[in-house]
Amino acid sequence: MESQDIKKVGLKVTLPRLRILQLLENSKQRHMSAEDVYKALLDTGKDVGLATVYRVLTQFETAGLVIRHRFEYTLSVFELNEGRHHDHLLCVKCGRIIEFVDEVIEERQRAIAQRYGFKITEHCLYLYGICIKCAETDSQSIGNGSL
Amino acid sequence: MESQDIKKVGLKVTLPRLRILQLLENSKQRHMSAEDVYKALLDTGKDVGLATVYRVLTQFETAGLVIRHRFEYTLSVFELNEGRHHDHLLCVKCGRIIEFVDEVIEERQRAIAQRYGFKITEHCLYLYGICIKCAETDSQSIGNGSL
DNA sequence: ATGTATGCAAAACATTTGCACCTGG
DNA sequence: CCAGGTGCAAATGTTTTGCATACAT
Repeated sequence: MESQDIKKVGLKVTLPRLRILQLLENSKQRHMSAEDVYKALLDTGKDVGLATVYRVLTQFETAGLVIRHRFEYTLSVFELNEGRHHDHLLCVKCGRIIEFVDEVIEERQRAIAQRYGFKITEHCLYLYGICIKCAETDSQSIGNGSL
Repeated sequence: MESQDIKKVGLKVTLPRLRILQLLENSKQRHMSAEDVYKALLDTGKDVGLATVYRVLTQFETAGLVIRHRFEYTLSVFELNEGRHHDHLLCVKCGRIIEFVDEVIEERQRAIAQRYGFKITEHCLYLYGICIKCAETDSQSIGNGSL
């Protein structure tokens, strides 16, 4: 019962929340954008506001009920192309960016693509986390939060 | 000489292009957003339009002079959280999404994070490419597009 | 009842585009 | 000179926010 899931995470059981969760559970489409959800609800005669869809999905994400993927983007950053591919580690606190290359990962990616018959055109691997510097600074103020 | 690079890729050597390329080469900041570039130029008294910065950076990207990274995003898609982490293969032609998990990659990510002293909070690995179906369809010409 | 949620319209943002003017070769 | 490039302002597309109204507990 979906209403239990909603209650469990501390949210009021409202019609929009119930409908959105049910839709996600019953849709054959596993990945839906906010717009997809919005249209699907309207199509079934369930009136809802797009802003509500965004709010509810974000709350569900915070609550761990859904996962948000970001397959398309806006803010881009540019760097000079110096001819060597690399991936990135990004500090979510201070914005520090570290570049790395790992041949094992590159190799596995090729293997996975082959297994599924994909011809890779590009890939992106971003590891988000907290860098040493920020971890140090953090621990002296906010208690400790090791992990 | 930057003007040579610009000429080499078939673009006219104009003031904005020259300045943007020089900035990217001389900036201590390796990764800059379009806004960063725009502001940096204005700060040094070089007038330029933001639209031009976008156009030039996109041209440079097409020409292979710069690499564009997309660390932040807009269009999000949501899926139910069923508790098991996975990464994604995405077909850029038909939008097909395949989920996969590779323990070797997961392990390497942990190793890399540790090497740099990062505490990973999340990561995203998206492999973009062309799936078998689209590859087949493609090779027999341009006009038929099943699916 | 009352604190939350909702819906709408408007704002926010990064980015793109239309168009008249300017400029490099 | 003239195709191509630029700057501005307006448009775009996604997401967020302010606010008055409606609803769950």
